Amino acid sequence: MTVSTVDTMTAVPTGKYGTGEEMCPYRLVLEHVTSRWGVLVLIELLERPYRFSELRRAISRWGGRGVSEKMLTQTLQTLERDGLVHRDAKPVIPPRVDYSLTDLGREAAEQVRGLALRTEERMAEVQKAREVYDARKSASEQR
Amino acid sequence: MTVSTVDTMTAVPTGKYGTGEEMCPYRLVLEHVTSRWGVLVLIELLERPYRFSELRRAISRWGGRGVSEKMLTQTLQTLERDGLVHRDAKPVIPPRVDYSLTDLGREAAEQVRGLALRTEERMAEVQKAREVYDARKSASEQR
DNA sequence: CGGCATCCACACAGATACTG
DNA sequence: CAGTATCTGTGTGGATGCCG
Repeated sequence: MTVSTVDTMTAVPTGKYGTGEEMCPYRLVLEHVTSRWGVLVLIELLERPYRFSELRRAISRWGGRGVSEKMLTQTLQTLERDGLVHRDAKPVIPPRVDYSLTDLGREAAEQVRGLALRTEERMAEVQKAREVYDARKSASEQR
Repeated sequence: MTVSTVDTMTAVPTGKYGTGEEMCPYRLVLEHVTSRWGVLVLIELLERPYRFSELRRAISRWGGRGVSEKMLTQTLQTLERDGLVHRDAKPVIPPRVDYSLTDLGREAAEQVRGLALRTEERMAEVQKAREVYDARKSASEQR
């Protein structure tokens, strides 16, 4: 297994880019938690443990195109490495793998869910703000 | 202004990709807030209002390569449109633009900061978990 | 100074095909 | 089922030039 071609699947992503600089370690964790799929994974797992495909379906219910298999794998591996998610692989055929939150993960997930709930509560205000913004903008385009 | 060539700068990004599907609107806002630069912008603005370049420098102190001018512009526009950030452009030469949080933005920012603080507190545990994970992984690679 | 616009490079997300 | 390997779009961001 050569690591020459670093196609995302190969190595668990660090969250920094390219030939990039150093970055304080906790910002990395923050980025894992707040990543597009990390947020949804944490919120779903707060409800109950999930199997891989089950989790994938649950996330697809949030709308949009849902997670690709690859990104879910990657997200779970990253969160597992950070000690937020517990992976329980049962050695049976067909394979069965259950994902759940660790205590650490539960703490993070609760914060994230709080953010999500607050956001949902305030959606009306956001919509209103957008209308104002868009109206103002298209008005200033009349030139 | 033709909208044919949609180079990211042109139109304020919606948060959905490509030819993508519909997505529940509040998930979009959540993605704006939890976006790589959105998180840092909100946290910094919680401290005090900032001017554009000032904010850019403040964010660069988090390590890594910092925000590009383009991404900061884009992030601020998105957050402004969502009604989280207030933009105060003074019509002077040279231009002076101050960014601050709205009440709505402050609420979101406090949640985000909470998440960041918790994460920072738990870093030791995360580091520990990573060591275990990496050790286990390199052990299983001995084949 | 605080943007906007365009070109370019490349890392990353996603689709697809394959394996235990 | 739960991944792994790989290829291809596309978003991200740097560099550059222009404007109010």
